[in-house]
Amino acid sequence: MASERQRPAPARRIRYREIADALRQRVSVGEFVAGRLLPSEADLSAAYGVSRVTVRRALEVLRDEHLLDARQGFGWFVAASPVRQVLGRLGTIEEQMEASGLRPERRVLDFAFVPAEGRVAEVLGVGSVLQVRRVNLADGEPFARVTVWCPADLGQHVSRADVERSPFYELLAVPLAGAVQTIGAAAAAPSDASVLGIPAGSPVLRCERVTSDAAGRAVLMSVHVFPAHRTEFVVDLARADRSIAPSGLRLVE
Amino acid sequence: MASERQRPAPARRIRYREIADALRQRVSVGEFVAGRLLPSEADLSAAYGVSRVTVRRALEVLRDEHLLDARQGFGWFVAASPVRQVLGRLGTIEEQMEASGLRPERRVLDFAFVPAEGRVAEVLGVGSVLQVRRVNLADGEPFARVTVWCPADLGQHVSRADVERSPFYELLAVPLAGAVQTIGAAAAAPSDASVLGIPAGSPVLRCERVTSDAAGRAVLMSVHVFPAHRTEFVVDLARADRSIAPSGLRLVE
DNA sequence: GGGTAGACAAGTATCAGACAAGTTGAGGGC
DNA sequence: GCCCTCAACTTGTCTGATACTTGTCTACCC
Repeated sequence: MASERQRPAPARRIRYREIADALRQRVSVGEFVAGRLLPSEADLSAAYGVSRVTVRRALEVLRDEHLLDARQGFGWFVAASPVRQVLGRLGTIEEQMEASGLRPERRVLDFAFVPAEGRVAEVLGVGSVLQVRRVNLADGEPFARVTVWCPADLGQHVSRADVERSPFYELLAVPLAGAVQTIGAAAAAPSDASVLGIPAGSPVLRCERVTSDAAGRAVLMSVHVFPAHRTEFVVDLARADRSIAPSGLRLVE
Repeated sequence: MASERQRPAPARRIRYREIADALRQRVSVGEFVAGRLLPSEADLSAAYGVSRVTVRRALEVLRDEHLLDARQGFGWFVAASPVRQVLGRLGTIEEQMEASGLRPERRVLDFAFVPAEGRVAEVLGVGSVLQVRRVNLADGEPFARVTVWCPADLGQHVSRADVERSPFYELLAVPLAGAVQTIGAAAAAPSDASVLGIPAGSPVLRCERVTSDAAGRAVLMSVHVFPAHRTEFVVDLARADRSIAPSGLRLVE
């Protein structure tokens, strides 16, 4: 083995992406809130020390994410509730898949108004719910089984076709305000196993998410089941800014 | 017929394959993570001391494996596997536990310098490592089995008592710069099962973390195994103040 | 086939401008 | 009060120009 001293060869940085990240964070932290204008492109370009073109590209990235929007002559502003964006970024794998050129597909297995039971009743606090069971596919292969529940009154205007087309949280006529997601492991139930094409009892990742509206009422509950052999969550602690992740990995200077 | 089969021959070093291996490792270690750009072909060829053509062939090998992808004029990047969700940031388990008022305790099962094998060798890139096997307890009950590896030279000044007392990353005399953590599910291996007091084969959460120093060298690798029935990760997307940060491990009754 | 060296095309990231077009608000005239 | 005009903003959309990136060659050596 020679002294193959490997240079760190740092990953390349792209300015407009960095700025998009920075702006995204400022939105998520609440510095920019819905209804108020962001600084003008000129101000931002001065603040970040880049040209207006670059700032503009960063803003357009966020517009594509439906996080920001703009009106000519008026300015840039936060488009929707920021949380919804966080959910979008964190929750819908579909976006990541599309970005990487895979063809995401949702197939609805089951769409029905049913009496709420057990944990669903407990979480949503209602007697009747819309229950949708789905399987998500990537290039035709199933990789997640999803079950979604929402209170029957909120699900009144949601159609089966809607569910097949869009993420569920886009369909509710209620502003969403927050969510708690838990990631756990479990053994595959027979019903999940057959849908996912894995042996019953084999390990699966099980993610439960409870989404609430501004008043704190839980309006959406979902359970995602992923086959363990194909799935993992990746947490990148690479450039943990102390500012927002004080409880993350401790950085020793 | 010149039965020329698989010459054990002095195994001629094929440069582009070596480089492909090296790059593959850097990806698997998490130095290159989905969504970020690799160094340019020019930088890589300089770093490895080969021509651009050779680097390119290495990269193309990895593209054929669907590990990397590239866009003309843009660069090379890690192809986002559809089932690898990239979360935001997540904290360390110990800190989350202490924050929630549980009394953490570490019991060292095994403390030894051993030859690196398999993935550990691949990630840390050394032949000899300090391997520490631990069980973590919360209020006296085992809830995680942890195995930590670090290069032998770095572990020289670490004692068994140190390991029992402190998180490992506090003990290294090297400034740490970041980490990549993956969360997956698996079936409990017999050894893990007996330590955790669960049946072999029952589902467990399996977290692997690779921590790097400022130069990007992997200096710490650890695997945490949690029994699924007691453990889940909680990602709180609750709005406002604390943004993405508050997250962690929760013990379920 | 593996490897080096070089050249060129085509796409991307950035910059510095310029101009069109929409929005706003202040001021003037009624 | 109301209405109109206009200047001062804003975003939207162009131009070039420079530097850098990948994609694809060709020529040559071992």
